[in-house]
Amino acid sequence: MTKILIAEDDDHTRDALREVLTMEGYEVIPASDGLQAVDFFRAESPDFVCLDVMMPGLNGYEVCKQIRRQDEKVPILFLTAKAEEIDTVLGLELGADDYMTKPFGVKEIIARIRAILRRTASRGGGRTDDDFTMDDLRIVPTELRAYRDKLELALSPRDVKVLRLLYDRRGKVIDRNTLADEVWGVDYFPESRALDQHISQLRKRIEKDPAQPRIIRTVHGAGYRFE
Amino acid sequence: MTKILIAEDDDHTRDALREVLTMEGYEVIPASDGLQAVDFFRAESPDFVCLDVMMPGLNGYEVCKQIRRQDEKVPILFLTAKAEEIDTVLGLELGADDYMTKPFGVKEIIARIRAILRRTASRGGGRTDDDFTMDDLRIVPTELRAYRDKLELALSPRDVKVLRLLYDRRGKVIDRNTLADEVWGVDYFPESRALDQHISQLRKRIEKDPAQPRIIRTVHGAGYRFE
DNA sequence: AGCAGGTTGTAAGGAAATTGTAAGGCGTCT
DNA sequence: AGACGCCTTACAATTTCCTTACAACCTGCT
Repeated sequence: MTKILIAEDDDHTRDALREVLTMEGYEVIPASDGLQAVDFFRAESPDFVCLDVMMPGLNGYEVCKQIRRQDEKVPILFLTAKAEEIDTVLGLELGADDYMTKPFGVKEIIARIRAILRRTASRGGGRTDDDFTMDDLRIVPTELRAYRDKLELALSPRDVKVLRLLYDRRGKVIDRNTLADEVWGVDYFPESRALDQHISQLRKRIEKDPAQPRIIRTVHGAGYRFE
Repeated sequence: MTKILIAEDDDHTRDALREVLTMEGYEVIPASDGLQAVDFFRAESPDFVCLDVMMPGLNGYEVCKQIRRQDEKVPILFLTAKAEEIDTVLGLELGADDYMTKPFGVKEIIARIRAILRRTASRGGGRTDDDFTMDDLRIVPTELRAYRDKLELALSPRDVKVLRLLYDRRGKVIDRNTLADEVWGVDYFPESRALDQHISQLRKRIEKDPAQPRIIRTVHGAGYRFE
């Protein structure tokens, strides 16, 4: 579930936001001042942050800087009571993704949060979309395809994730837990054989001889490796 | 130095843009209404224009027409609060080079301005209105029509946007989020099926065999693609 | 070498998710 | 009112993915 950190000192606004966003299916972490916000950010690693500019102690700008020191990607939405404050947000190049001026409507803030999450979600998902080569196979993530000579192979997003991971740590063994975590996420059951199944199917498509794999090699008792 | 004319009635947005773009090394000419924008354009001959759609007096569309009467080449970037307004931008044959839906991030607008300037510097024309061909279909955005042999097909502004996006990134997979963001804008709710419905209807009209689409192909689990 | 126990490969069928599309409703424009 | 475009809904078609079951394999031990 998507976690949203809300830093807002006004109790009423904060509670209203919490309620609305919870109804929308987000997990809300409320913070009532800047220090708490920074603490909660570290502890919870939220996927999205709403920051009020005016807060006791650390103000929104400071909180934003602290957060950016840890994470330059997490989307940040500023909430401001005064329109002038936006100048500062923009001028300081804090890396804010959006801002809203109070008062704002419920639908408006939900639409913006969704839009930002959509936008940032489709941007690579953390790592780059650059092409890379494994053995004699050229993988082109943005096309969800791989090429061998003139041959063109379709890949699923999951295929690309697996290959990318192996490529990024080529020479090292990727154990099953890591693979499962990175590709399937937290809700992977270790006793499931989905991972083996996927590797098997993938090999059938990308390996010249799936029985003697050159791209995805098995390291018995440990995991998989490329090179 | 590259001169950028900014026509935007909201003081804070305008000032913020001015500050940011000045920091980036552009010379900024701010105008707070449509008439001023036209005057300043005549007086200063800027290299680039950012136009808010909603302005008192002359609105963005009118300003654009006036500017185009003098200069058919200068790149124009529309700023709109609502994604729907883009339909009008496209439909009116205004010759816009790009558009952005508010709210937008600082980095985003800088990136677009750079991209457009690069494009128009190297080639020599705007992109949004140019005709293009997909498979055996010739799409003419300014007429909101497509042609196959003698056959003439009507297209909605939204159809054109979808096709343009697929054409601009042909070979690449356009995921649903990107499509939703670029075509529907901030108000698109992910659980809506409007996008599928639209693709289905569009295929019925433009594909010879909608069951075996050659223009808009489905990449299951990922998005759509044209090549 | 042969065996036991654990690990991995993979075919098959069914579950689950994704996409296609017909039908109906709502609002707008004429 | 009627036509039109666009959206939601509901269900069908499609595709992918996972579970299961068993075969094959590796490793360490006797």
